[in-house]
Amino acid sequence: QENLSTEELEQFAKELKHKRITLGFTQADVGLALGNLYGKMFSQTTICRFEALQLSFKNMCKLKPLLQRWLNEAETSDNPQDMYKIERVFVDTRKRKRRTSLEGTVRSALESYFIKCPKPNTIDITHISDDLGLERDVVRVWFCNRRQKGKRLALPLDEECDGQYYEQSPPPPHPPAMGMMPSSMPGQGYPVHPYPGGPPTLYMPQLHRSDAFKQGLHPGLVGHLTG
Amino acid sequence: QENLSTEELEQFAKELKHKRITLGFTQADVGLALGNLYGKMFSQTTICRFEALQLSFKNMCKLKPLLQRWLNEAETSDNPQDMYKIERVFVDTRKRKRRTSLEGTVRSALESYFIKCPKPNTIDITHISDDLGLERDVVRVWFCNRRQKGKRLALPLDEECDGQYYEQSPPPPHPPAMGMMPSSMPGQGYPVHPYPGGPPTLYMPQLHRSDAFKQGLHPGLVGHLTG
DNA sequence: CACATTTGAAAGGCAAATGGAG
DNA sequence: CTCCATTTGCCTTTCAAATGTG
Repeated sequence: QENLSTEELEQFAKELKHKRITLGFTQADVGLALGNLYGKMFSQTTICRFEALQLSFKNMCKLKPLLQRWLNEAETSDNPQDMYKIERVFVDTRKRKRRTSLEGTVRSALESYFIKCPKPNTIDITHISDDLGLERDVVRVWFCNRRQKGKRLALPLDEECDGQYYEQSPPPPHPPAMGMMPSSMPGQGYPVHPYPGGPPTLYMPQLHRSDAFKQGLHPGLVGHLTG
Repeated sequence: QENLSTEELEQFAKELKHKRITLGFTQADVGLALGNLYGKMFSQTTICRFEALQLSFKNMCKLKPLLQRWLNEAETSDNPQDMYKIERVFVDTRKRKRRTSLEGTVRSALESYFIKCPKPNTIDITHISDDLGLERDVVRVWFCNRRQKGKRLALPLDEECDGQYYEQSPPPPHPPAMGMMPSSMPGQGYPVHPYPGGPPTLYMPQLHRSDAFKQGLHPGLVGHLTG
């Protein structure tokens, strides 16, 4: 959306967290408020990630303006309590479908269908969804995701180097598969400016290095700030 | 509150989870609904624990009636969506104080005060709370909890046997310090009826045995059902 | 559809709040 | 108020559901 630097993001994330806490809001409150105010709701998880710089750079940039707006509003409001009693507007401001949670039993059922046929056609899917009492689309997507997962599990055939060999240096093996940096950077995935003064004191969670790409995915912003 | 058996609780927890999911509610929804309907709100976490039988027996019994009521209501409601748009009634139905979250900086400040004086008197507390911009009571309670924590850490002076020695059998050392069973039971903390038919199939999360009492506390219901 | 990415429900860690006894 | 046991929730993390792109 905008053109932000890593520092700006860090800075803002910190500010957001500080003011949020000072004003007495929880991450969940904020996520909800975004929905009530601007029609795009977020879960507490997402707010948490934003504050911890665990989103992709692009994603961070996208969310910042919204949060900025909320922050302004919250700060200037005479009576911050106002923002509490906002009601949940599920009506139609909800854009994203609510994440459906599948029960264990249903999940196993799907799994066994998958074993028999990992790539069911339209008819099959209809059949399955009827059988399990799920929406057709949920089933379709489940199979897509399931196949994706299958691939992910297929690759890591080398399960040895567990904190023994190399700790940090990301060597060529396993091209980290991240392609999200706005400007093309060689080693890392962010517009990394050389830090103008030692490692930023940025509070960083216990980040378990050495198992960087669990799912072969985004390590988030912090991962790149270890120096 | 009532007189329930472990089986009944297991049974109900399972039913609750199943129906909740079928009706399309999240744990958070339920917790919120309890607040809206009966004035006592709960967090997603608590509902989660209930479903997973991770609360103390007494606690489970206390919550069951409420959840039962919610379930009935939710089931019979023609349009379950109704329960979505319930607004957050923070007004005054809120009984429990919102948990305040302390920032890292504030936390360290408190910590250093604690080192200097673990047991500040009324005056001291007022002073500290003014200094940090916190409610007096928050500070008071913090010190109470901090002292409690100190004690907990003081005892475990034997930090060796880590999955090497004995795995299961809870031997006399470290009397588990749980005193919450309604009827006095010898070894365990629940009204354990001999199971009328093999180990109950009860789905159980990956329960990391062998580190039973992290904080020296309630292992929850499931812990007692391993046979 | 495949593949990359965003996003959230549920579960886990730690500790804030509460309640009873002294 | 304190101590201590207990209840309960904020924040975090995991796994995967949903979305976006080609």
